[in-house]
Amino acid sequence: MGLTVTNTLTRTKEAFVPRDEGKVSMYVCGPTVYGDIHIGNARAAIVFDVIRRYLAWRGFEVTFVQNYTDVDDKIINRASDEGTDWQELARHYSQAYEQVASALRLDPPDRLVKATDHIPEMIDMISRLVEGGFAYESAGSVWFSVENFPGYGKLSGRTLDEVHSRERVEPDPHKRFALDFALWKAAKQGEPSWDSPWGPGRPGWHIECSAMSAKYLGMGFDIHGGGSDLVFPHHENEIAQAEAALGTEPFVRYWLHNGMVKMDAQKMSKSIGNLVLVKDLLKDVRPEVLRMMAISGAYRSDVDFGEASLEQARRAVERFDNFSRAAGEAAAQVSKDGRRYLERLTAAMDDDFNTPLAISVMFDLVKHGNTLMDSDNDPEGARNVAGLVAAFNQMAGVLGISYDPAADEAAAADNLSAEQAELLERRDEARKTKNWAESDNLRDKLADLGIIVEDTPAGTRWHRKS
RNA sequence: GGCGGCGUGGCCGAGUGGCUAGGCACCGGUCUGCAAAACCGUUUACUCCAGUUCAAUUCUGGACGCCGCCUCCA
Repeated sequence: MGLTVTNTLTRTKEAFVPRDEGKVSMYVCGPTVYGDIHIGNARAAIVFDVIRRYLAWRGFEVTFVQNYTDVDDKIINRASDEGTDWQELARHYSQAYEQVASALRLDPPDRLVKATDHIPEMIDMISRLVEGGFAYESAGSVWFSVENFPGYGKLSGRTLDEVHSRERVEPDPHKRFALDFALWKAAKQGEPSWDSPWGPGRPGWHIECSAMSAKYLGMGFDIHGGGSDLVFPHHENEIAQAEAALGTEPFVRYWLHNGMVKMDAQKMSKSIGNLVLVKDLLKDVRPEVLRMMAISGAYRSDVDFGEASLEQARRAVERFDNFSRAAGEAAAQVSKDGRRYLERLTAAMDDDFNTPLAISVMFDLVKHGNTLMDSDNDPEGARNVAGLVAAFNQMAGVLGISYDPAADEAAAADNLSAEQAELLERRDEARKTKNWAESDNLRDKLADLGIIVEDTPAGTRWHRKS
């Protein structure tokens, strides 16, 4: 047994053997900070957050690096359109991203690196490429020559001939070959630029990931993640740059790619105009629900995002919440039964991070725990449940879909309005005097205000609607 | 045109050459003042056509359909 992962490079599921025993180095392409992130971006971030958490939980020492692309055509164009400073714009959306990341409970990367802080490293890598005959200068720009790198196409399964048939872009006159891509772009009037051996300019998009990941993780690091839409050309180009510049391979041991988020069976993308921004969605959807949606299918599959799937994720999270609420405190130690569920979760996640199966294990645990709680004539019951809760909390922590009682209470203290509190009190009164009509009426009113009340033998409880 | 992925019960979604996925919804029951939550029970499957096999949803070939990449994109 052991961990297996689907490697895009080989298109097969392989045994995962890290470069350094017991350690995992991973790099995930972060956002270009020119706008608010949408739930497609969020899904990728969540998927790799879960993978990283699982690896750490499983005992690996994980080093996780993520980048910001903070200089880029899109940033410059947008800043120019809005008449703002491009650095100001990048800073603004970097902060916006961090807020969303925190709201989504993404564990912060060990290193969050910015392209603009690594211009010298990029220039160095480009120089090596020029010296090695893998790149050429033309009118102040530098291009990577894909024909001179024999391994080009190994990730995406393309060959150089294929491209000739179907050009979709006007070829740049400075390029020698259609697939050649920019490593360094000559400065244009009014645009940001840095000095270089080829004159003032700025780096191309692909070079930053090669330069920064190689710097912080070294060649042959373990996992490079990103969306499936980055396989070509971005990741293909990263491989070409790094392996050509440093003369060794592999650049990356395992390439992992997540599936797309779709809206009405179409990819969510800016051009189609069907974007849902995370910051908007979080106004009325809890972060756990979004995380649940992101991992309720296998990470490599596309997920369709819509009202129906949102509702299902909401219900699933509620079921976990209900269990957590009812089961109470975890035992200090995972019980024997609890360990069985942890083993099943491990087996599921070891199989290429099979999160849907892992979630089903959690549901099985919940059913088990609920059954124990229902059969209250069992004196061992409470202790057994606590031992299960200990296991449940670990699983929920790995997937990041845990119910957080502290957050719930904090929300309660902060947000329970005077009106809501009063209604709750009046309902208690009504129930004491068996005034059921009044009590039910108040329950409806509270529900309208987002407060769900439940009457239990131990008294009335309430919680917020998810 | 090239490369890649997918088609599972009302919906979402795992998985396997023969042995219950799981969730949501529905129905019946227990509990409850009524609900809610919870528990028990129950129904509905593997796009189509060939082939391999004692046995295929699972392997092979084909058909049809859907999706992604080939331009910035998670």
